[in-house]
Amino acid sequence: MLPDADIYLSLKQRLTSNGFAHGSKLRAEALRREFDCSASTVREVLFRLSTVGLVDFKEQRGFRVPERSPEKLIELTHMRVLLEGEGTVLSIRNGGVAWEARLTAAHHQLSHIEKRIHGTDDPTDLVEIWFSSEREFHQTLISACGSETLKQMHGRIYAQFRQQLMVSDRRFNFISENIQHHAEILDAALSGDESLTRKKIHDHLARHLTGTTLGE
Amino acid sequence: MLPDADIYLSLKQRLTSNGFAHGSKLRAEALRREFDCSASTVREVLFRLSTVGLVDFKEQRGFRVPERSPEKLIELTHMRVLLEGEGTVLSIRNGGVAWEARLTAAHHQLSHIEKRIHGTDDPTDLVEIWFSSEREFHQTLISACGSETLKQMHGRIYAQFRQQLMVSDRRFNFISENIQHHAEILDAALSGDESLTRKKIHDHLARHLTGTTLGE
DNA sequence: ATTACTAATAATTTCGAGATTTTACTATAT
DNA sequence: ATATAGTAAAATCTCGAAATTATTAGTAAT
Repeated sequence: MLPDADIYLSLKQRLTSNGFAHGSKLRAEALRREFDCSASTVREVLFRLSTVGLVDFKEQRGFRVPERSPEKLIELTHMRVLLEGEGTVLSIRNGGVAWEARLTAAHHQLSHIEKRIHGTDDPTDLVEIWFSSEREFHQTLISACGSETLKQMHGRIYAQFRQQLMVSDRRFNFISENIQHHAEILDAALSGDESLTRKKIHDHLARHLTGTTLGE
Repeated sequence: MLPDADIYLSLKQRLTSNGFAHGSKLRAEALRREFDCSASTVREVLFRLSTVGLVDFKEQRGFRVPERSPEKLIELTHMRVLLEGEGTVLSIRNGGVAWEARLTAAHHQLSHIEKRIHGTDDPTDLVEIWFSSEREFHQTLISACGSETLKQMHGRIYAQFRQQLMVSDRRFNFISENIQHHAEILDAALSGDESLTRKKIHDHLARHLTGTTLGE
């Protein structure tokens, strides 16, 4: 039988990267079998995931994967702009050279993946590694902000944001813009220009603020 | 036996208004007796409270009330300034007259309580009603922001903020300033001046950004 | 007196079954 | 054909006990 924490992480992973269909039911019995544990353990984990917004819970009606919703994506994007903007500005002030080095490294990694994706017809195999590189870059942006609270909140918003986009954009038509965006964010952050950095982060996410990225 | 939701709300209430000492252990057996339910039910509720930050959980070590920490209070205050500022500005733009009316009403109520506290020697009996009036006012500020996500995040931050201050400031030495602050926030919001409103919200909370309100 | 080890105690975590509620299905009536 | 009511199936929720793990108390050795 798997430890509690592993079940949590395993489910979180699937909930944020195409492991379940939006709106699908999470039957405790099926998961119990899969993880070889009791129903209560599964229930406990699902409860925890519901509190971070990755699972919907309704009394007496069980657990479901949240539906896709343009409004929800807009709200989450708005929060990302706010939290990443603030966190990055604080990192600029407090991070020092060590942070700049980490950010440069994270961007180098991400940039490498994105160029490979840009040059291929079938990026399927690169999806997972792109997910983790992109997350790493954005987490590094705020990593020196000095506030565990801010980082934790951002982590939850980011996970829900990814969940909304699980089945969209798998063809990476946006990748060319993205390469440019990430480079501009890096440059702005290294230059120390706080309002420019905020603007570049906003512009990078702006396409999700129109309500069209999920198709309407 | 009590419904799940009632146990949750009852515990949340106590965790944010002096019902438990900071750092004290939350023994499942004792709570099970008090609420007349099973250990699993208590455990479930405590897990949920831990995900919103009102309870600390350590594997194999159970649940505890978070300790007081000047750093944590500063982080929470910073988040309040950010979220309430943003939410209030959005409410100014989207709320219309209905929101202005609700905000005026909430302020009237709060102002009434604060003046009573200002005029008494022993405000003990007014503490609880002040808590709820103050919460109502600050929630109303952001109530027309249009983002359920923002309101939910703010609700969690606010609860943790209150938990940090549970046993501080019971003599309300700050109440005179507070009356002024709340009036200035109301005026700024009704005037539609966004940056002034942000500033007034910041100034109102500024005394918690110094690391001294918990005593150092 | 301090440390290390062991035994006893207490707390946490997991489990599977029973009770309750929802959902799915069928039959009947309009 | 649609709607309603009743029944069967499946799922959720609660429970108390068993299994695991931590904590405390006690004992012996340095």
